[in-house]
Amino acid sequence: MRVTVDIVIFTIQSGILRVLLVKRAPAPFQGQFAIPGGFVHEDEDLDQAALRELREETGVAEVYLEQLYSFGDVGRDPRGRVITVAYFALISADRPLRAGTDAAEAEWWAMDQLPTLAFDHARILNYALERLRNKLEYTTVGFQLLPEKFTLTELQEVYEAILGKNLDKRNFRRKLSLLKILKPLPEYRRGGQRPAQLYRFVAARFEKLKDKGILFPF
Amino acid sequence: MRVTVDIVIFTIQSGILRVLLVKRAPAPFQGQFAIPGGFVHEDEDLDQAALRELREETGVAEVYLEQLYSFGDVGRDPRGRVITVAYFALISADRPLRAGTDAAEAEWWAMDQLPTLAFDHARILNYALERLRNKLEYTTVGFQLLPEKFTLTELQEVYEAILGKNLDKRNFRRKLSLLKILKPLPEYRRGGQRPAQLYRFVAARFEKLKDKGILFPF
DNA sequence: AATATAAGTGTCGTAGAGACACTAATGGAG
DNA sequence: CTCCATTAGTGTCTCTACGACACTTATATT
Repeated sequence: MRVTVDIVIFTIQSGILRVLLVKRAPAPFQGQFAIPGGFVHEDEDLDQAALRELREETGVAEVYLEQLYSFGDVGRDPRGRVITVAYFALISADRPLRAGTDAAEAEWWAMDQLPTLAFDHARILNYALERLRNKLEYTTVGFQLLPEKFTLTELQEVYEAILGKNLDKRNFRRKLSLLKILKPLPEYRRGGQRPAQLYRFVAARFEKLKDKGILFPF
Repeated sequence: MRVTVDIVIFTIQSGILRVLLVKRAPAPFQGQFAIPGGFVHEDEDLDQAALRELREETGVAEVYLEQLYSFGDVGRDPRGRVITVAYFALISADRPLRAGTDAAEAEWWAMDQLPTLAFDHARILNYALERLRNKLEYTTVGFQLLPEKFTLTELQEVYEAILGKNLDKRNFRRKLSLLKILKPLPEYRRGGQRPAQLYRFVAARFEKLKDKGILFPF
């Protein structure tokens, strides 16, 4: 019985939620697109395997990575019995991918324009999106998709892209200011029209709120 | 690489949250207590394997069963590389266990008086409890721990046992009556002091609430 | 200088949540 | 039969959080 890790890697580019897919060279499902992944080695933990695959595919470490669910139906891999432990990862848009060994054919796909996927990967992807949407509402994973410094509008766009709906600007900002988890920086993003203040996420403040049972926005 | 399923089976007896543990006959961890589980067969899905183990240990089918998390650290089983897909199950107190093949040594343990556990099972159990507490707040899993007909006080005791804190009777009942997911029956539980009205959970009504984004209590 | 664009800000009405105390129905003891 | 102990059952007030909603401000462009 073999075990793989598959990783759903999300990012947001131009306000659109995207996922990294690789084109399969080997059979089965040759030429089709799949979530990046690979077999777990004998001498590595599951999380280590997921991190390794992530590095191999994107050249990026230090990203948000979380185990999603294990899929092990008998017929899910035509080569034989393969159980996969699925992970999902979030990468901020400012980190360019370094082309890795396997990454030659890796591409970002908009979540609403996906190709046909190999194996049961469509199911895994749906599950990952559902989880991401839920997590957005009671955790701060949203910040993982942004660079360290960001504007409030950029943050709102992240939420809108993932939840698939528009949010009210004033209500969004009120909630954030109530939570007091953002530190305003003495810097502004220029280049558009009116300059926008930059903020930084202060994780320590969020931990305190969690202990009190206070939930995150939206 | 071998794969097992381990199942954290919860129940509530006399207002106390309990978990089913088995005494290990074989090495390793001989004589210690463990969560029931076993190897996944080549020809069965993960969920099927969990159901089978559940039946073997308790003689009970048709219970709430949900995949929890996969644990696969390199050193977690001294016999070699074993990855386990953990599940958690909820059994209502009125279902007596049928002694199964492996169940000779199976016993219920109060969550706050656990013995030392084999493998990484303490970690799995902690994780299961955390999940159960969270699920209680936005789903109706609580009803899975009660017989079909129950009183409001019994329901409240389930919540209190799992959350580990007391709840206000009037607030508890107000919320339930607002949700309209309970059907009062023309029957009363006698034997204590004042007879208590019996209720039945109507799952169909809850589904409608979910679609509207209305969350469950407490 | 005029205009277009994105940033930034406050109020009101409503709904849900927590805190809180007494009455009602029964069983058991004397 | 009466009294008492025990558990079931019920309503109000206050406060906080949320959704709906429109105008002013700062800059870049022409």
